[in-house]
Amino acid sequence: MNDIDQIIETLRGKQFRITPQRELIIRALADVDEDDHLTAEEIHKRVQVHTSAVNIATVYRTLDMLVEEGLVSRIDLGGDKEVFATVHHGMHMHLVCRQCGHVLDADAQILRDVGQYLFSEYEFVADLEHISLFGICANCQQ
Amino acid sequence: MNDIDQIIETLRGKQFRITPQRELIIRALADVDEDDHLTAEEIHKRVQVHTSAVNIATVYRTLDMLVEEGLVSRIDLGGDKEVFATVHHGMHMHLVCRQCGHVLDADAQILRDVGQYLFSEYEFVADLEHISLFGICANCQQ
DNA sequence: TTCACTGCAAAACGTTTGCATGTAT
DNA sequence: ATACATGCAAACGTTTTGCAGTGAA
Repeated sequence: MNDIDQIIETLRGKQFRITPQRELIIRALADVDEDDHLTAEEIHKRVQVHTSAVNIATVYRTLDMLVEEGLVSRIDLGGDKEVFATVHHGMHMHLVCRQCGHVLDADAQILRDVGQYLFSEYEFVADLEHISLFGICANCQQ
Repeated sequence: MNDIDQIIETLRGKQFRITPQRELIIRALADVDEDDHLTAEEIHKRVQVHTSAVNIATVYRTLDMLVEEGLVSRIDLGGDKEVFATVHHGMHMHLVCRQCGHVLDADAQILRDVGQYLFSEYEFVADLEHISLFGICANCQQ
């Protein structure tokens, strides 16, 4: 069973209705390349390719629902850039370039220690699945 | 020479005009307690205490200018919360609680290793002066 | 005197909402 | 048949912009 069917199955189990719109939105989210993430606007565009009309409000409402149900992560890339991805995306960091805006995905294993430190020192349970760090990428250093 | 005068001096050197509005905005930013950060709206309110009228547009324009000139940091607290602080604020982490929204400041020394790792592995120069991590604070864990 | 800076009001932006209609169950 | 979900348009809050007027240099 793939990502898409798995999400739909879970939703059915929770008595959510599977509308064509919801299916398209879920498909758009799951059908991206390995470490790609989409904004609400991008999801809207991708869905529009298939049927001419899925309202942007529906995209927002569906995304909110999927996040609420724990099936999709809302990932903050700083400023007002907010992207979405299915939860199957493993733990990783987003290295966001302040200059060119490019987002590079990085291994986040080194953050294990940080997570433990924050818990022992501050009793803070950090969500390290999708963290974003800002800086300057290789290309933009002259 | 204090923080405020230092910033004003730098601006003068770069031929920026020092208006009463700009001085008040800089003062509001520099006059906060050790690890406090202000939103544009908060800065606007603080400035209004002194003179009844500094336009919010001026606050935004001045903040953009100060950030551009490297005198103030624009710090992202996730979602649409964006705060500002003079660059003299030392390196630290913001632990943002997803539940109650409370922001706890934490020592960021452990991130040194992370910074070096990101550079050696990805040639990415991470800005670790003000990073934000999301999670659940001690109070909100039942 | 000059032109960078400000205030104002309007516009833009992404997101959310109320309500009537449509449709998955 | 029954709500749940959708589309539409209007409302929303924050940030940006155009433009005429002001004031720091």
